[in-house]
Amino acid sequence: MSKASEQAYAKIRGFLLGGTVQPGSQLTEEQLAEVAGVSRTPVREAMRRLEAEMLLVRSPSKRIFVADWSRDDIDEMFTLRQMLEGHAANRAARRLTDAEIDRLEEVNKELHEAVDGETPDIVRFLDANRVFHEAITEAAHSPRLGQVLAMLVEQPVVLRTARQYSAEDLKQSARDHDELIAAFRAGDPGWAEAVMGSHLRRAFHTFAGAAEDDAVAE
Amino acid sequence: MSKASEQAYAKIRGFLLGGTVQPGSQLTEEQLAEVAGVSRTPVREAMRRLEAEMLLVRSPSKRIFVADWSRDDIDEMFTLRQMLEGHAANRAARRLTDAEIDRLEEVNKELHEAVDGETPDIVRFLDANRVFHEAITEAAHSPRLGQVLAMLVEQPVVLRTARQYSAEDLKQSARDHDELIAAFRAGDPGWAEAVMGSHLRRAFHTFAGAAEDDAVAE
DNA sequence: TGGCCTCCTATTGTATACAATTTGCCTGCG
DNA sequence: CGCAGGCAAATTGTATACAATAGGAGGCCA
Repeated sequence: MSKASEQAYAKIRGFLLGGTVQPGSQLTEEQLAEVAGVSRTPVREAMRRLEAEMLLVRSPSKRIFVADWSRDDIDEMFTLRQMLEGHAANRAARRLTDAEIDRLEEVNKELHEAVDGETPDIVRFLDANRVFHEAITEAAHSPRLGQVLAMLVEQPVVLRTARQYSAEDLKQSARDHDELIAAFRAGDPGWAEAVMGSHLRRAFHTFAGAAEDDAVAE
Repeated sequence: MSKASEQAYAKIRGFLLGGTVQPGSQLTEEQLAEVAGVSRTPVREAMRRLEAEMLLVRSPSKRIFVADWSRDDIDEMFTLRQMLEGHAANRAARRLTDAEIDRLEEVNKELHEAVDGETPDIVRFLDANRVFHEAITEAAHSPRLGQVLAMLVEQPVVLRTARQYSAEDLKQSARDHDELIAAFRAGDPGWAEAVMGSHLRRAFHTFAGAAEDDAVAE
Protein backbone atom coordinates (compact mmCIF):
# COMPACT_ATOMS: atom_id res chain seq x y z
CA MET A 1 0.00 0.00 0.00
CA SER A 2 1.19 3.43 -0.65
CA LYS A 3 2.04 6.11 1.81
CA ALA A 4 -1.24 7.38 3.19
CA SER A 5 -3.08 4.11 3.49
CA GLU A 6 -0.04 2.40 4.95
CA GLN A 7 0.27 5.19 7.47
CA ALA A 8 -3.44 4.93 8.22
CA TYR A 9 -3.07 1.22 8.82
CA ALA A 10 -0.12 1.65 11.15
CA LYS A 11 -1.63 4.52 13.11
CA ILE A 12 -5.06 3.00 13.50
CA ARG A 13 -3.54 -0.28 14.53
CA GLY A 14 -1.43 1.48 17.10
CA PHE A 15 -4.51 3.35 18.25
CA LEU A 16 -6.49 0.13 18.63
CA LEU A 17 -3.73 -1.69 20.45
CA GLY A 18 -2.66 1.23 22.59
CA GLY A 19 -5.34 0.26 25.04
CA THR A 20 -7.00 3.67 25.09
CA VAL A 21 -10.09 2.46 23.26
CA GLN A 22 -12.45 0.00 24.82
CA PRO A 23 -13.31 -3.24 23.02
CA GLY A 24 -16.85 -3.07 21.72
CA SER A 25 -16.93 0.68 21.33
CA GLN A 26 -18.05 2.15 18.06
CA LEU A 27 -15.70 3.95 15.72
CA THR A 28 -16.44 6.03 12.68
CA GLU A 29 -14.43 6.41 9.53
CA GLU A 30 -14.14 10.09 10.25
CA GLN A 31 -12.70 9.57 13.72
CA LEU A 32 -10.14 7.17 12.34
CA ALA A 33 -9.33 9.56 9.51
CA GLU A 34 -8.51 12.14 12.15
CA VAL A 35 -6.41 9.68 14.13
CA ALA A 36 -4.47 8.76 11.00
CA GLY A 37 -4.27 12.30 9.67
CA VAL A 38 -5.53 11.34 6.21
CA SER A 39 -8.86 11.36 4.43
CA ARG A 40 -11.50 8.68 4.64
CA THR A 41 -10.44 6.96 1.43
CA PRO A 42 -7.17 5.45 2.63
CA VAL A 43 -8.75 4.87 6.04
CA ARG A 44 -11.29 2.60 4.40
CA GLU A 45 -8.53 0.53 2.85
CA ALA A 46 -6.79 0.26 6.19
CA MET A 47 -10.07 -0.74 7.81
CA ARG A 48 -10.50 -3.62 5.41
CA ARG A 49 -7.15 -4.98 6.47
CA LEU A 50 -7.89 -4.53 10.14
CA GLU A 51 -11.22 -6.22 9.64
CA ALA A 52 -9.50 -9.17 7.96
CA GLU A 53 -7.19 -9.36 10.96
CA MET A 54 -10.27 -9.16 13.15
CA LEU A 55 -9.11 -6.15 15.12
CA LEU A 56 -12.28 -4.47 13.90
CA VAL A 57 -15.71 -5.97 13.44
CA ARG A 58 -18.67 -4.73 11.49
CA SER A 59 -22.27 -4.76 12.64
CA PRO A 60 -24.88 -6.00 10.16
CA SER A 61 -25.56 -2.38 9.33
CA LYS A 62 -21.91 -1.75 8.44
CA ARG A 63 -21.06 0.20 11.53
CA ILE A 64 -17.64 -0.46 12.94
CA PHE A 65 -16.61 -1.58 16.40
CA VAL A 66 -13.41 -2.44 18.21
CA ALA A 67 -13.17 -6.21 18.34
CA ASP A 68 -13.29 -7.94 21.67
CA TRP A 69 -10.95 -10.92 21.75
CA SER A 70 -11.94 -13.57 24.23
CA ARG A 71 -9.59 -16.17 25.62
CA ASP A 72 -11.20 -18.63 23.20
CA ASP A 73 -10.38 -16.35 20.31
CA ILE A 74 -6.73 -16.28 21.32
CA ASP A 75 -6.77 -20.02 21.76
CA GLU A 76 -8.20 -20.46 18.29
CA MET A 77 -5.60 -18.14 16.81
CA PHE A 78 -2.75 -20.11 18.34
CA THR A 79 -4.34 -23.39 17.28
CA LEU A 80 -4.56 -22.23 13.69
CA ARG A 81 -1.01 -20.93 13.85
CA GLN A 82 0.13 -24.26 15.22
CA MET A 83 -1.48 -26.08 12.32
CA LEU A 84 -0.34 -23.70 9.64
CA GLU A 85 3.14 -22.85 10.87
CA GLY A 86 3.64 -26.52 11.64
CA HIS A 87 2.80 -27.21 8.03
CA ALA A 88 5.13 -24.40 6.96
CA ALA A 89 7.96 -25.92 9.00
CA ASN A 90 7.25 -29.29 7.42
CA ARG A 91 7.50 -27.88 3.92
CA ALA A 92 10.49 -25.74 4.81
CA ALA A 93 12.34 -28.83 6.03
CA ARG A 94 12.01 -30.26 2.53
CA ARG A 95 13.23 -27.17 0.75
CA LEU A 96 15.70 -25.21 2.83
CA THR A 97 19.21 -25.10 1.45
CA ASP A 98 22.25 -25.25 3.70
CA ALA A 99 22.88 -21.57 3.08
CA GLU A 100 19.35 -20.70 4.16
CA ILE A 101 19.70 -22.79 7.30
CA ASP A 102 22.95 -20.97 8.03
CA ARG A 103 21.03 -17.74 7.78
CA LEU A 104 18.41 -19.00 10.24
CA GLU A 105 21.17 -20.00 12.59
CA GLU A 106 22.60 -16.51 12.38
CA VAL A 107 19.23 -14.96 13.19
CA ASN A 108 18.83 -17.29 16.12
CA LYS A 109 22.29 -16.43 17.37
CA GLU A 110 21.06 -12.87 17.57
CA LEU A 111 18.01 -14.10 19.46
CA HIS A 112 20.19 -16.02 21.89
CA GLU A 113 22.30 -12.96 22.55
CA ALA A 114 19.15 -10.99 23.30
CA VAL A 115 18.04 -13.38 26.03
CA ASP A 116 21.14 -15.13 27.35
CA GLY A 117 22.43 -12.19 29.38
CA GLU A 118 21.28 -11.00 32.78
CA THR A 119 18.47 -8.75 31.56
CA PRO A 120 16.79 -9.98 28.37
CA ASP A 121 16.24 -7.48 25.57
CA ILE A 122 12.61 -8.08 24.61
CA VAL A 123 12.66 -5.80 21.58
CA ARG A 124 15.67 -7.53 20.11
CA PHE A 125 14.10 -10.89 20.92
CA LEU A 126 10.88 -9.96 19.14
CA ASP A 127 12.66 -8.71 16.05
CA ALA A 128 14.78 -11.81 15.71
CA ASN A 129 11.80 -14.02 16.50
CA ARG A 130 9.68 -12.40 13.82
CA VAL A 131 12.43 -12.65 11.23
CA PHE A 132 12.97 -16.30 12.14
CA HIS A 133 9.32 -17.29 11.78
CA GLU A 134 8.85 -15.27 8.62
CA ALA A 135 11.88 -16.90 7.05
CA ILE A 136 10.38 -20.32 7.68
CA THR A 137 7.01 -19.32 6.29
CA GLU A 138 8.80 -17.85 3.31
CA ALA A 139 10.78 -21.05 2.79
CA ALA A 140 7.56 -23.06 2.65
CA HIS A 141 7.04 -21.50 -0.77
CA SER A 142 3.31 -21.36 -0.47
CA PRO A 143 1.82 -17.97 -1.25
CA ARG A 144 -1.57 -18.82 0.22
CA LEU A 145 -0.08 -20.10 3.40
CA GLY A 146 2.00 -16.94 3.73
CA GLN A 147 -0.99 -14.74 3.20
CA VAL A 148 -3.18 -16.56 5.68
CA LEU A 149 -0.47 -16.51 8.32
CA ALA A 150 0.14 -12.82 7.81
CA MET A 151 -3.52 -12.26 8.71
CA LEU A 152 -3.39 -14.54 11.69
CA VAL A 153 -0.17 -13.57 13.39
CA GLU A 154 -0.96 -10.61 15.58
CA GLN A 155 2.37 -9.22 16.64
CA PRO A 156 0.79 -7.39 19.58
CA VAL A 157 -0.30 -10.73 20.98
CA VAL A 158 3.22 -12.01 20.44
CA LEU A 159 4.53 -8.97 22.24
CA ARG A 160 2.19 -9.43 25.16
CA THR A 161 3.19 -13.06 25.30
CA ALA A 162 6.89 -12.27 25.23
CA ARG A 163 6.47 -9.75 28.03
CA GLN A 164 5.02 -12.51 30.17
CA TYR A 165 7.91 -14.84 29.46
CA SER A 166 10.31 -15.38 32.27
CA ALA A 167 14.02 -15.29 31.45
CA GLU A 168 13.89 -19.07 31.40
CA ASP A 169 10.89 -19.10 29.02
CA LEU A 170 12.79 -16.87 26.63
CA LYS A 171 15.80 -19.15 26.70
CA GLN A 172 13.55 -22.15 26.09
CA SER A 173 12.14 -20.32 23.10
CA ALA A 174 15.63 -19.88 21.71
CA ARG A 175 16.33 -23.56 22.34
CA ASP A 176 13.13 -24.49 20.45
CA HIS A 177 14.54 -22.59 17.52
CA ASP A 178 17.80 -24.48 17.88
CA GLU A 179 15.90 -27.71 17.69
CA LEU A 180 14.00 -26.50 14.64
CA ILE A 181 17.31 -25.77 12.97
CA ALA A 182 18.50 -29.26 13.86
CA ALA A 183 15.35 -30.70 12.29
CA PHE A 184 15.99 -28.64 9.16
CA ARG A 185 19.60 -29.80 8.96
CA ALA A 186 18.38 -33.38 9.32
CA GLY A 187 15.82 -32.69 6.60
CA ASP A 188 13.14 -34.21 8.84
CA PRO A 189 9.75 -32.59 8.11
CA GLY A 190 7.86 -34.43 10.83
CA TRP A 191 10.37 -33.38 13.46
CA ALA A 192 10.26 -29.76 12.35
CA GLU A 193 6.48 -29.75 12.41
CA ALA A 194 6.32 -31.25 15.88
CA VAL A 195 8.83 -28.79 17.32
CA MET A 196 6.97 -25.87 15.81
CA GLY A 197 3.73 -27.21 17.23
CA SER A 198 4.93 -27.47 20.79
CA HIS A 199 6.77 -24.15 20.51
CA LEU A 200 3.53 -22.35 19.65
CA ARG A 201 1.35 -24.28 22.03
CA ARG A 202 3.64 -23.39 24.89
CA ALA A 203 3.43 -19.75 23.82
CA PHE A 204 -0.35 -19.94 24.11
CA HIS A 205 -0.21 -21.33 27.60
CA THR A 206 2.22 -18.65 28.70
CA PHE A 207 -0.18 -16.08 27.30
CA ALA A 208 -3.26 -17.71 28.78
CA GLY A 209 -1.59 -18.11 32.16
CA ALA A 210 -0.70 -14.43 32.16
CA ALA A 211 -4.26 -13.50 31.16
CA GLU A 212 -5.61 -15.51 34.10
CA ASP A 213 -3.29 -13.62 36.43
CA ASP A 214 -4.51 -10.34 34.98
CA ALA A 215 -8.09 -11.39 35.58
CA VAL A 216 -7.29 -12.31 39.17
CA ALA A 217 -5.47 -9.03 39.69
CA GLU A 218 -8.50 -6.97 38.75
CA MET B 1 -20.67 -4.92 1.15
CA SER B 2 -23.33 -2.78 -0.21
CA LYS B 3 -24.85 -2.85 -3.63
CA ALA B 4 -22.27 -1.42 -5.99
CA SER B 5 -19.17 -2.97 -4.52
CA GLU B 6 -20.91 -6.31 -4.17
CA GLN B 7 -21.98 -6.11 -7.76
CA ALA B 8 -18.47 -5.12 -8.78
CA TYR B 9 -17.10 -8.12 -6.95
CA ALA B 10 -19.53 -10.53 -8.57
CA LYS B 11 -19.13 -9.14 -12.08
CA ILE B 12 -15.36 -8.91 -11.99
CA ARG B 13 -15.14 -12.37 -10.57
CA GLY B 14 -17.36 -13.68 -13.32
CA PHE B 15 -15.27 -11.78 -15.83
CA LEU B 16 -12.04 -13.30 -14.48
CA LEU B 17 -13.41 -16.83 -14.37
CA GLY B 18 -15.29 -16.63 -17.64
CA GLY B 19 -12.08 -17.58 -19.39
CA THR B 20 -12.11 -14.62 -21.75
CA VAL B 21 -9.13 -12.96 -20.07
CA GLN B 22 -5.73 -14.51 -20.18
CA PRO B 23 -3.85 -15.22 -16.96
CA GLY B 24 -0.99 -12.79 -16.60
CA SER B 25 -2.61 -10.01 -18.56
CA GLN B 26 -2.75 -6.55 -17.07
CA LEU B 27 -5.98 -4.96 -15.98
CA THR B 28 -6.70 -1.40 -14.98
CA GLU B 29 -9.15 -0.13 -12.43
CA GLU B 30 -10.90 1.77 -15.16
CA GLN B 31 -11.40 -1.31 -17.34
CA LEU B 32 -12.85 -3.19 -14.40
CA ALA B 33 -15.06 -0.24 -13.52
CA GLU B 34 -16.47 -0.46 -17.01
CA VAL B 35 -16.95 -4.22 -16.74
CA ALA B 36 -18.77 -3.79 -13.43
CA GLY B 37 -20.69 -0.71 -14.50
CA VAL B 38 -19.72 1.28 -11.42
CA SER B 39 -17.04 3.82 -10.55
CA ARG B 40 -13.51 3.06 -9.51
CA THR B 41 -14.21 3.39 -5.79
CA PRO B 42 -16.27 0.22 -5.32
CA VAL B 43 -14.07 -1.52 -7.88
CA ARG B 44 -11.11 -0.95 -5.62
CA GLU B 45 -12.90 -2.61 -2.74
CA ALA B 46 -13.80 -5.56 -4.91
CA MET B 47 -10.20 -5.78 -6.09
CA ARG B 48 -8.95 -6.08 -2.53
CA ARG B 49 -11.17 -9.08 -2.02
CA LEU B 50 -10.13 -10.68 -5.28
CA GLU B 51 -6.53 -10.05 -4.38
CA ALA B 52 -7.05 -11.76 -1.02
CA GLU B 53 -8.54 -14.71 -2.89
CA MET B 54 -5.57 -14.55 -5.21
CA LEU B 55 -7.56 -14.23 -8.37
CA LEU B 56 -5.68 -10.99 -8.94
CA VAL B 57 -2.06 -10.23 -8.21
CA ARG B 58 -0.25 -6.93 -7.88
CA SER B 59 3.11 -6.08 -9.33
CA PRO B 60 5.58 -4.29 -7.04
CA SER B 61 4.51 -1.07 -8.70
CA LYS B 62 0.83 -1.68 -7.80
CA ARG B 63 -0.27 -2.60 -11.25
CA ILE B 64 -2.79 -5.40 -11.45
CA PHE B 65 -2.68 -8.68 -13.30
CA VAL B 66 -4.86 -11.73 -13.70
CA ALA B 67 -3.44 -14.46 -11.49
CA ASP B 68 -2.06 -17.57 -13.06
CA TRP B 69 -2.86 -20.64 -10.97
CA SER B 70 -0.43 -23.46 -11.46
CA ARG B 71 -1.14 -27.07 -10.58
CA ASP B 72 0.97 -26.52 -7.46
CA ASP B 73 -1.23 -23.61 -6.45
CA ILE B 74 -4.32 -25.79 -6.72
CA ASP B 75 -2.55 -28.52 -4.78
CA GLU B 76 -1.67 -26.09 -2.04
CA MET B 77 -5.21 -24.81 -1.89
CA PHE B 78 -6.61 -28.29 -1.43
CA THR B 79 -3.93 -29.13 1.12
CA LEU B 80 -4.84 -26.10 3.20
CA ARG B 81 -8.51 -26.90 2.88
CA GLN B 82 -7.81 -30.44 3.99
CA MET B 83 -6.05 -29.20 7.09
CA LEU B 84 -8.55 -26.49 7.94
CA GLU B 85 -11.79 -28.23 7.02
CA GLY B 86 -10.48 -31.35 8.72
CA HIS B 87 -10.01 -29.25 11.82
CA ALA B 88 -13.49 -27.80 11.33
CA ALA B 89 -14.97 -31.30 11.12
CA ASN B 90 -13.10 -32.25 14.27
CA ARG B 91 -14.51 -29.31 16.19
CA ALA B 92 -17.95 -29.77 14.68
CA ALA B 93 -18.01 -33.38 15.91
CA ARG B 94 -17.65 -32.07 19.45
CA ARG B 95 -20.38 -29.50 19.16
CA LEU B 96 -23.10 -30.57 16.75
CA THR B 97 -26.48 -31.22 18.36
CA ASP B 98 -28.70 -34.04 17.17
CA ALA B 99 -31.01 -31.52 15.53
CA GLU B 100 -28.11 -30.03 13.60
CA ILE B 101 -26.97 -33.44 12.46
CA ASP B 102 -30.53 -34.15 11.31
CA ARG B 103 -30.30 -30.99 9.25
CA LEU B 104 -27.02 -32.15 7.68
CA GLU B 105 -28.63 -35.46 6.89
CA GLU B 106 -31.48 -33.66 5.18
CA VAL B 107 -29.07 -31.62 3.06
CA ASN B 108 -27.19 -34.75 2.11
CA LYS B 109 -30.43 -36.48 1.16
CA GLU B 110 -30.90 -33.67 -1.34
CA LEU B 111 -27.36 -34.29 -2.55
CA HIS B 112 -28.01 -38.01 -2.93
CA GLU B 113 -31.12 -37.31 -4.95
CA ALA B 114 -29.12 -35.04 -7.25
CA VAL B 115 -26.63 -37.79 -8.13
CA ASP B 116 -28.37 -41.12 -7.59
CA GLY B 117 -30.46 -40.98 -10.77
CA GLU B 118 -29.40 -41.77 -14.30
CA THR B 119 -28.17 -38.29 -15.16
CA PRO B 120 -26.67 -36.42 -12.21
CA ASP B 121 -27.76 -32.82 -11.61
CA ILE B 122 -24.46 -31.01 -11.09
CA VAL B 123 -26.01 -27.69 -10.10
CA ARG B 124 -28.13 -29.30 -7.41
CA PHE B 125 -25.11 -31.30 -6.27
CA LEU B 126 -22.98 -28.17 -5.97
CA ASP B 127 -25.61 -26.28 -4.02
CA ALA B 128 -26.15 -29.07 -1.55
CA ASN B 129 -22.41 -29.67 -1.30
CA ARG B 130 -21.70 -26.03 -0.54
CA VAL B 131 -24.44 -25.87 2.09
CA PHE B 132 -23.14 -29.07 3.66
CA HIS B 133 -19.56 -27.88 3.95
CA GLU B 134 -20.56 -24.42 5.13
CA ALA B 135 -22.76 -25.91 7.82
CA ILE B 136 -19.81 -27.87 9.16
CA THR B 137 -17.51 -24.86 9.10
CA GLU B 138 -20.23 -22.89 10.84
CA ALA B 139 -20.63 -25.59 13.48
CA ALA B 140 -16.92 -25.39 14.28
CA HIS B 141 -17.73 -22.06 15.93
CA SER B 142 -14.45 -20.48 15.00
CA PRO B 143 -14.76 -17.10 13.33
CA ARG B 144 -11.15 -17.05 12.17
CA LEU B 145 -11.38 -20.48 10.68
CA GLY B 146 -14.55 -19.51 8.84
CA GLN B 147 -12.98 -16.38 7.47
CA VAL B 148 -9.85 -18.13 6.27
CA LEU B 149 -11.83 -20.88 4.59
CA ALA B 150 -14.08 -18.39 2.87
CA MET B 151 -10.97 -16.93 1.25
CA LEU B 152 -9.58 -20.30 0.30
CA VAL B 153 -12.58 -22.12 -1.11
CA GLU B 154 -12.83 -21.10 -4.71
CA GLN B 155 -16.21 -22.30 -5.85
CA PRO B 156 -15.15 -22.18 -9.52
CA VAL B 157 -12.50 -24.76 -8.77
CA VAL B 158 -15.11 -26.84 -6.99
CA LEU B 159 -17.33 -26.51 -10.04
CA ARG B 160 -14.60 -27.55 -12.42
CA THR B 161 -13.82 -30.48 -10.16
CA ALA B 162 -17.45 -31.57 -9.98
CA ARG B 163 -17.74 -31.40 -13.75
CA GLN B 164 -14.90 -33.88 -14.00
CA TYR B 165 -16.51 -36.27 -11.57
CA SER B 166 -17.94 -39.43 -13.02
CA ALA B 167 -21.37 -40.53 -11.85
CA GLU B 168 -19.58 -42.94 -9.55
CA ASP B 169 -17.30 -40.18 -8.16
CA LEU B 170 -20.36 -38.11 -7.33
CA LYS B 171 -21.98 -41.01 -5.52
CA GLN B 172 -18.77 -41.61 -3.58
CA SER B 173 -18.83 -37.96 -2.59
CA ALA B 174 -22.34 -38.40 -1.21
CA ARG B 175 -21.20 -41.53 0.64
CA ASP B 176 -18.28 -39.57 2.15
CA HIS B 177 -20.84 -37.18 3.53
CA ASP B 178 -22.83 -40.11 4.91
CA GLU B 179 -19.74 -41.28 6.70
CA LEU B 180 -19.10 -37.79 8.05
CA ILE B 181 -22.61 -37.78 9.46
CA ALA B 182 -21.96 -41.15 11.06
CA ALA B 183 -18.81 -39.75 12.64
CA PHE B 184 -20.79 -36.78 13.94
CA ARG B 185 -23.49 -39.05 15.38
CA ALA B 186 -20.77 -41.08 17.06
CA GLY B 187 -19.26 -37.84 18.35
CA ASP B 188 -15.86 -38.98 17.09
CA PRO B 189 -13.73 -35.96 16.13
CA GLY B 190 -10.81 -38.00 14.82
CA TRP B 191 -13.04 -40.00 12.54
CA ALA B 192 -14.75 -36.88 11.20
CA GLU B 193 -11.41 -35.22 10.54
CA ALA B 194 -10.03 -38.24 8.71
CA VAL B 195 -13.09 -38.59 6.51
CA MET B 196 -13.02 -34.91 5.62
CA GLY B 197 -9.34 -35.21 4.78
CA SER B 198 -9.70 -38.08 2.36
CA HIS B 199 -12.83 -36.53 0.88
CA LEU B 200 -10.93 -33.38 -0.06
CA ARG B 201 -7.76 -35.12 -1.10
CA ARG B 202 -9.70 -37.27 -3.52
CA ALA B 203 -11.30 -34.12 -4.90
CA PHE B 204 -7.86 -32.75 -5.63
CA HIS B 205 -6.80 -35.85 -7.49
CA THR B 206 -9.94 -35.80 -9.58
CA PHE B 207 -9.20 -32.20 -10.43
CA ALA B 208 -5.52 -32.81 -11.10
CA GLY B 209 -6.27 -35.88 -13.20
CA ALA B 210 -8.66 -33.85 -15.30
CA ALA B 211 -6.11 -31.07 -15.68
CA GLU B 212 -3.54 -33.60 -16.93
CA ASP B 213 -6.04 -34.79 -19.52
CA ASP B 214 -6.64 -31.22 -20.60
CA ALA B 215 -2.93 -30.71 -21.01
CA VAL B 216 -2.64 -33.87 -23.09
CA ALA B 217 -5.59 -32.85 -25.21
CA GLU B 218 -3.98 -29.58 -26.23
C1' DT C 1 -48.45 4.63 29.36
C1' DG C 2 -46.86 1.95 25.57
C1' DG C 3 -46.16 1.15 20.99
C1' DC C 4 -45.52 2.83 16.47
C1' DC C 5 -44.63 6.12 12.92
C1' DT C 6 -41.99 9.89 11.06
C1' DC C 7 -38.48 12.85 10.46
C1' DC C 8 -33.81 14.19 11.45
C1' DT C 9 -29.10 13.12 12.14
C1' DA C 10 -25.14 10.29 12.01
C1' DT C 11 -22.64 7.19 9.22
C1' DT C 12 -21.37 4.65 5.44
C1' DG C 13 -21.29 4.25 0.20
C1' DT C 14 -20.26 6.16 -4.43
C1' DA C 15 -18.63 9.24 -7.93
C1' DT C 16 -15.40 12.32 -9.58
C1' DA C 17 -11.66 15.54 -9.80
C1' DC C 18 -7.08 16.06 -8.92
C1' DA C 19 -2.27 14.55 -7.26
C1' DA C 20 1.54 11.42 -7.34
C1' DT C 21 3.87 7.78 -9.32
C1' DT C 22 5.44 4.79 -12.75
C1' DT C 23 6.35 3.32 -17.49
C1' DG C 24 8.00 3.55 -21.81
C1' DC C 25 9.25 6.26 -25.58
C1' DC C 26 11.99 9.57 -27.81
C1' DT C 27 15.64 12.46 -28.30
C1' DG C 28 20.21 13.87 -28.05
C1' DC C 29 24.82 13.06 -26.88
C1' DG C 30 28.94 10.25 -26.63
C1' DC D 1 24.82 2.37 -32.33
C1' DG D 2 23.93 2.44 -27.45
C1' DC D 3 22.74 4.54 -23.51
C1' DA D 4 21.18 8.34 -20.34
C1' DG D 5 17.94 11.68 -19.38
C1' DG D 6 13.82 13.62 -19.43
C1' DC D 7 9.20 14.24 -21.12
C1' DA D 8 4.48 12.50 -21.91
C1' DA D 9 0.96 9.18 -21.18
C1' DA D 10 -1.10 5.78 -18.46
C1' DT D 11 -2.25 4.20 -13.98
C1' DT D 12 -2.90 4.18 -9.26
C1' DG D 13 -3.59 7.00 -4.88
C1' DT D 14 -6.08 10.60 -2.25
C1' DA D 15 -9.39 14.09 -1.12
C1' DT D 16 -13.84 15.75 -1.18
C1' DA D 17 -18.59 16.44 -2.35
C1' DC D 18 -22.76 14.30 -2.69
C1' DA D 19 -26.11 10.16 -2.24
C1' DA D 20 -28.16 6.49 0.22
C1' DT D 21 -29.23 4.28 4.32
C1' DA D 22 -29.70 3.04 9.07
C1' DG D 23 -30.67 4.55 14.04
C1' DG D 24 -32.66 7.14 17.30
C1' DA D 25 -35.47 10.74 19.32
C1' DG D 26 -39.71 12.70 19.74
C1' DG D 27 -44.42 13.13 19.12
C1' DC D 28 -48.99 11.12 18.28
C1' DC D 29 -52.66 8.06 18.94
C1' DA D 30 -54.88 4.23 21.09
